[in-house]
Amino acid sequence: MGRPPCCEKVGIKKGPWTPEEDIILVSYIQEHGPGNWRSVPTNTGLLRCSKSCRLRWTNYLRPGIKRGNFTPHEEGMIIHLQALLGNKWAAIASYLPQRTDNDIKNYWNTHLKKKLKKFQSALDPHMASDSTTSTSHQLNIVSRRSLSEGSLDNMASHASSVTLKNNQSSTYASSTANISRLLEGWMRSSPTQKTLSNTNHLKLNASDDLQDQETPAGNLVSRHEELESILSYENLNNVASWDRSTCDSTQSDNKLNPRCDSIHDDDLVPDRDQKNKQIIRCESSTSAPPLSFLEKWLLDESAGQVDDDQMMELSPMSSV
DNA sequence: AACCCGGCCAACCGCTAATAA
DNA sequence: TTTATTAGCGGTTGGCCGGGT
Repeated sequence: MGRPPCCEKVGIKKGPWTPEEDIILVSYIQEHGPGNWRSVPTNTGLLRCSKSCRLRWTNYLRPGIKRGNFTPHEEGMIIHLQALLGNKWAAIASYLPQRTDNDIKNYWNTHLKKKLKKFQSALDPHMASDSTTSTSHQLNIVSRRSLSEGSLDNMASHASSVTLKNNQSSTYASSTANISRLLEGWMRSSPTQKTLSNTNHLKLNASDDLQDQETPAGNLVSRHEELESILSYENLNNVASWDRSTCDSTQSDNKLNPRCDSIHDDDLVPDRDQKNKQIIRCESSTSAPPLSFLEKWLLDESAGQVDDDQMMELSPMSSV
């Protein structure tokens, strides 16, 4: 027999979370740490299933999550990575640690797809309709330009009539941001975080960046630091372990596995603290593929292109 | 003022792989 | 080894909100 069910199916509340529920959840996690979601509804009295609790935490309450408008650079990163990886939102999100995969997915579906379409038709109607030019190739061209020139809006100037709305859920979003701030002290001092830090694991909960977000300048600095941390993480964890053969055979398809199975838990922590191990496993599932691979792919791709020279000035890796 | 419509996004759904009993 | 459950992921949906008429 397997394990007992995580929660009773009857009496489960659905729909938007209330601030009160958030506080209960955050308080519980503050005390016990994330993980063991099965016990959360029981121990907190929340009428939510464990899955809902986990999603609420990972997508909304987790410290370090940045909400609101995407910067032009983030926009470029998303376009670029989407062209590269496809709809692998978790993989894409691993390059933007402050954004959740859900956030990126929503932003892509609601903003970027339209912008790209508009841009493509403005840039070159022939290219847009040319069936011999793959969509991913087109998007690569577009995304590289976006990265090097700042944003799609700057390029297709007319598309810039599309102004990004302010965060519509700002009232409650700001309150959850405050909840997240409550956790900062804990995140800095918790044993779990120390374990992650000691094992050089990619730290997705960049709680310090909360302060960085206060100013645009701080934003740039935090972007820079995020990517540097990713690079250092990859270096520390032996980039060579990435399965290049898999990657090379599937440049733009869906075999890019963000889970980095080659990094074994046992290499990271002694096999005695099951809780920490579980968290490590959870975090490693969103670790990014080596950037050097992405760079290589981009360089290879550019070899056969006509007017990509100026686009190669900046890439997600070299632009920082 | 009332209604309609479309955009946005948080949350849910359903699937797969991993894991625990 | 088998089976039930969890965790993670991508796709989809439903409700809220703002703008237009």
